[in-house]
Order: sequence, then structure tokens, then C-alpha cells
Amino acid sequence: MLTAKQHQLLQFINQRLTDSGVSPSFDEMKDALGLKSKSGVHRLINALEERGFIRRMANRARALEIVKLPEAQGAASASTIQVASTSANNVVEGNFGKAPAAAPANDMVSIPMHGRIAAGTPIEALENSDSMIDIPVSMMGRGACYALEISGDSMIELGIMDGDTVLIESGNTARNGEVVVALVDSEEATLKTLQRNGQNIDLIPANKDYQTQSYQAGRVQIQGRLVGLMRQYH
Amino acid sequence: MLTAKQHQLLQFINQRLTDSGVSPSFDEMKDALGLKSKSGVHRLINALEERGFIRRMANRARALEIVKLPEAQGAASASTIQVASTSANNVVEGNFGKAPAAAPANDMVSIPMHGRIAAGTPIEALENSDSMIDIPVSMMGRGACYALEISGDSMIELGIMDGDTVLIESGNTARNGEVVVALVDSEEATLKTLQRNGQNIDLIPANKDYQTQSYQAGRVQIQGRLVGLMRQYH
DNA sequence: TCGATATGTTCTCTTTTAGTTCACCTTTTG
DNA sequence: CAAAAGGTGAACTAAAAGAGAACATATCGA
Repeated sequence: MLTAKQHQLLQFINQRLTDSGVSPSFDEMKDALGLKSKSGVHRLINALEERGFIRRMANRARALEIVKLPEAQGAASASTIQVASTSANNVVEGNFGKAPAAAPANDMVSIPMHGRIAAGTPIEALENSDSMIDIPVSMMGRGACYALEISGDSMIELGIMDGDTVLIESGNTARNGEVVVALVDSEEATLKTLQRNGQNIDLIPANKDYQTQSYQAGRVQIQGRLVGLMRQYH
Repeated sequence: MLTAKQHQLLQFINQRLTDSGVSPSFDEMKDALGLKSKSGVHRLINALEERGFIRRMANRARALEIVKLPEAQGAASASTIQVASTSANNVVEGNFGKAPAAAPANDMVSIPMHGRIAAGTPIEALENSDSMIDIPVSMMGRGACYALEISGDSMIELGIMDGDTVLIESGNTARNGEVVVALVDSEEATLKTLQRNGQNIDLIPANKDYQTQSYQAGRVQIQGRLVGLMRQYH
């Protein structure tokens, strides 16, 4: 999952974060890895972000956040979760916040946030690191829902931007033209417009810089359909 | 996640809050950090709020609340749920304050829906026909908010589509580059990106089929800035 | 209701620190 | 060997931070 350098950098960031609570700067990371230029660090950071280990605020200084650590040593950070996904990462995972106790405010529900999904080049399948987010019931579909954070710009022409939070209604079917979370070869999840095409299934991006991908029907598994979107401006 | 200064300030606020239960004032924070001007404190506070470590009420004295602490914490996020916002959903701010430092307090607020706003050719000023819609507090800005429904496609390149619901934070100021609700000649409201241009104010659409409109500053009144967006797919 | 006081907000300037990108080279690995 | 991962340096852009002043907003007592 990670190269040695990536792993080393991740450890360093984690250490600094737990020690002092302050993110290291690019220069500090450069020194910690014994490099002479910080552009290399930049690439490593991008790799870590793409693989879902860290999150960051674009163009902000020292704004790194660790999302998860590589399997082996969860001990390092006392913090939470980890589900050891590997094979059966049921995206569906029926649950959602019924919130029995807690007199759920008027009409709001908590749904799980299942991590990021690369709209662009699909990366790995959905992750764990679930947290919950609250949404008004009015935004929910009929079935169980979960949320994902968009990474990339391949759906930009449909108004789905990098960083947006999308609400997905779990389900394994969808109609032509709907936007779905599709799992290809059981490993790559991506958000695209669905179009059946004979024996094939086309996954159509909404960005002229990307191309439609066509797969045999058997290779594509629908994991849910897009029912809502939320965005925050800062 | 934080710079050294931000971290230092957060620690100080936290200490004061747990020691005495009273937020420090800007001047006290200025002194604690050894600064000579409090404008710097203001910026640090904004940074902390942007990163989700504190929450505050706009224009209220000593109204800081710690949401989480860097790493060191642990109990914070996952555990407790729902606070059932008392009863009354005050439009402006649910509740806040009291609770000992660091309560998650995820609840919901109702805000007024003020009608449609033409992103394209500006139409009439804001309407009434208020209904209320519910949003998670996490989507709110600092101050009072209201919602509008987008009509038209002039902001489409920023991912703001016809039919979307946008959250607007009331206020009559905005920074360059922010998306605002602007009232021109007291009669036409429109949603555009703001850009000051000498004596003029430019209202910039995000659609190459529309043109930037430039008005004398006196003719334009800012009514709020865009802080959130919600969309439903059917 | 007026006004004093305490606080918070903005603005403009300046300096420093930090992040981004690019072109090009080297090492590692399948 | 070719591709991927790493490494370097430089130019460029953007954010963080400090100062000082003017202005806006609460709060509270006279």
C-alpha cells in the first residue's frame, strides 16, 4: 500500500502531530527525511492523500491531518476505528442512525461518512474510518444512506466538485442516466453516470478531460446511487 | 493541522475556559501571545474556527467554545449523539455556551427559505414567502443564515446549478472572491462572485455565456455571502 | 435615551514563512 | 529496458503573522 518513503513520512507526521499537535511544514519534513528539496515531499504528500492516509486543506500552511495509519501498527495512535477492510467491504452495511435514544431532533438523521471517493481516476474501494454526519431527513432517499467526500473533478460538469459531500442511497441497481457509485473488479470505486450499453456498462464522467470507461457488465457492481449533495464554503 | 501560533492560542483558550469558565477577550489573548495588536488574534481565531477547533458567536464578547483539541483528545467525536436542541430551534443559533468545554453538540437549526434568486439575469429583490428548512448546524456560518433556491445557470462553473438550495450568511460585507448575494439599485438581487475594482464593484458570473457586470460601489449592496449548498437528486 | 466602556471587526501595509509547479536528473524495480 | 518512485533547484504564488488605527457593536449605568 505504501512505499518505504511514504511510510516514513507518514510516521513522522503522526509523531509530530501526537507530540505537539502542530503539523510539520514542508521544510521540516524535508529535513526529517534527509532531503534537500521540498518538492519531493510535495509528491509524497500527494501520494499519501490520494491513498487516503492523510487529509489536508489546500494551500494552507501546516494543515495536515492523519486519517488512518497503515495496518501493522495501530498501536501508535490510541485513536479509534480501523475496520480492516480488505475483501468484503460492504459498502452497504445497512445500518444507519435510527438514534433510538436521543430524541432525535425534529427530523434529522445521522448517517455514516464512509470516506473519500475519487471521482477522477478511481482509487481503492471505499474505506472505513467512519464518522457520522447529520443531515435533514428531507435529503434522504428511501433506503439506507451513507455519505462520501468527493475527491477529484471528473464530475465537475454536473456540479459535483472536489471536496463536496455526497449522499448515496445504498442499493445495487440503478437506471440509465443516474449517477452511481460503481465498484469495478471489486477494487476500484468511482462515482459516474451509469449507462448500459449492450453487454457493457459505461461509466461516464462529466468532464471533457476524462473518458468514458466501458466494462463488461460482470465487472461492475453498483453500490448505490447519488441522492444528495452538500457543500460548504469557507 | 495547526500552526504553532494557532496551537498556542488554542491551548490558552482551553486553559482559561477550564480554569474559570470565561472566554478570554481579544485583548487578553493578544497579551497572552505577546502581540501588540489584536488583529492578529482575530486572524488566528478565524483559522481555528475554519479548522473546526472552536466555535463562536459573531459579534459577541467572550463567546468562544472549544469543539475539540488537537490529537490529545479522544472522547470527542464518536461517542455521544444528538443533543436534541432543546425545543425551540432558534433560527439564528441553536444554543451553545454553558456546557463544559468540548461537547460535540450536533444538532440542527431551522432557517428561513427566502425564495428564489436568479443567478442569471437578476430578478426582483428577495422575497418573502418564507418557509423554513432544516440544516445541520455544521453547515452554518457564524451569523444568521437563510436559504435561497437557485434559478438559472450563471454560476454553473462553480458547481452551483439550477434548483440548488444555497445557504447565505447574512451580512453586508464580503471579501474579494467570495460569492455573495448582491442587491443592485435596491431592486435586483443576484448571486455572483464579488470583486472590488477601484470605485466599482464587479459581479462576476461563473459561466462564459454571461458577462461580468460592473457597478459603482454605491449602487451595490451586499446582502450576504454564500456559505453552503445543498442539492437533491430525484 | 445618552454616553462611557469594553470588545470585536476591518483595513491597509509590511515582512516572513510556507506551499506549488516545473524541468530535469537518478535510483529502484518489475 | 521501461516505468515508477525519488531527488534537486529555482521561480513563483499564497498564506501566516505583526502593527496600528478606524470603526462597529454590545452592555450597563446615569
